[in-house]
Amino acid sequence: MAQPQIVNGMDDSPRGKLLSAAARLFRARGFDRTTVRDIARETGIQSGSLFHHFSSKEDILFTVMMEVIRFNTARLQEAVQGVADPVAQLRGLIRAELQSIVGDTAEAMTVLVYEWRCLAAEHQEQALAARAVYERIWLDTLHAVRDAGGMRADPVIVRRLINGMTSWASNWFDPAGPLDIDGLAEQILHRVIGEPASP
Amino acid sequence: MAQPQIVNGMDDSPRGKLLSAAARLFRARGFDRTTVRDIARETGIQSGSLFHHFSSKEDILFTVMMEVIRFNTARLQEAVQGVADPVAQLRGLIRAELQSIVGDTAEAMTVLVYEWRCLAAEHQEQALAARAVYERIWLDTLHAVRDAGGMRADPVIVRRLINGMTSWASNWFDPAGPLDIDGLAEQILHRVIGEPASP
DNA sequence: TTACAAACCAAGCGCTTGCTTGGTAGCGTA
DNA sequence: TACGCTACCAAGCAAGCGCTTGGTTTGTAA
Repeated sequence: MAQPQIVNGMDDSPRGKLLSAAARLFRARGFDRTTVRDIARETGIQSGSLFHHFSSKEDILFTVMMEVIRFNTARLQEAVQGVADPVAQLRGLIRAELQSIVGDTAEAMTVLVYEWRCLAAEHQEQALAARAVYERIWLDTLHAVRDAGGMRADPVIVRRLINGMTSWASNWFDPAGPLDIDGLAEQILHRVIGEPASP
Repeated sequence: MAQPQIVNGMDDSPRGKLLSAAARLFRARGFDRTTVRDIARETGIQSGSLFHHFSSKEDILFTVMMEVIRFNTARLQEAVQGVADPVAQLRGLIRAELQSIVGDTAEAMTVLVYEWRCLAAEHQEQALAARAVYERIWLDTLHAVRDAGGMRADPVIVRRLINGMTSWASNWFDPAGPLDIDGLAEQILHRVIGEPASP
């Protein structure tokens, strides 16, 4: 009954399958409503065997979050590398973040956003530090866009507004719908640099 | 130890105090991590006494959510009533929604956004129906803005993007910071109708 | 003063939870 | 063959959970 698809940037080791199943369940039911017995059943092992791989249920959550942060930070970096035009950089960042949130790492990313407070305090600190690297990339590009005259608003505020638009997409965006990820990215880009002149 | 401030549009009856305390706890710890004993302690009663007022813990959550939806739908309606200019209407809506999310009903609104899946299926339906009335107001105004030439994008998409920007504000906006609610509202408005010409 | 309902208390039941424990199967190496 | 390591199972414990129960206090009105 359990056919654990491997996604979210995890490998196909027992540990990786376990993380992938956990991410899916955490997203669908939430961390607290997912039991270790659920995760075990989905992975095809006994619940006690989980603790051979992880020290606690919370440790599983923490690992899922750290993996997805690192994976998507790398993706963000790739999106700006070698791109000179600030606006093109920004378009790349928006696409990359949307890909994270509604694309291939959707499960783990949603967990990252919604189950934050289920992390132990010390783990929150570690995740926050990893998150800071991610945000640095965004702010550098947004400053470049403003310096080039592409927008006039405060980059910090704009980043927060973009973050809201992309995160919220997990609640409504349908990849099978009429609007694809690039189309949505363009819509969000227009909220930042304005709409192009009429056709 | 327990001094239950009354907020979120609840009255000061035992029932209202209970709802207000529950909203605060649900926001701070999440629904699943809040025990009926926590709510009882905060309200100043025994945990069993909760069930004199509500049939279940989930019933408390549902009541909190329905109250805040109705309260803020009324606020939204007031914001557009008697206002002719579509852009002025839109500004009023953005301000009203921000007031809901980071202002006086912040606790209950955050719960509405983040604890949705903790509702029983039948209660989700009811809340969804109430939510539809709320969204109707937004879409009417956004269509008016577009018809008046204030923007060119699809009102449905724009509403979703605005919803993301306002909801996400609960994660970072500080009322004591340099930016006040009206200032943030103006920033969001500019994401929709563009920035005004340079000074 | 009596009557009655709403509001509450004290105790605890039954169940689920995360996690532990002691033991075993399979496999590569010497 | 013997060793040792990783991965796993079967069973169950202690704690915490939502909720129930039977009885008591409190406020209000005739």
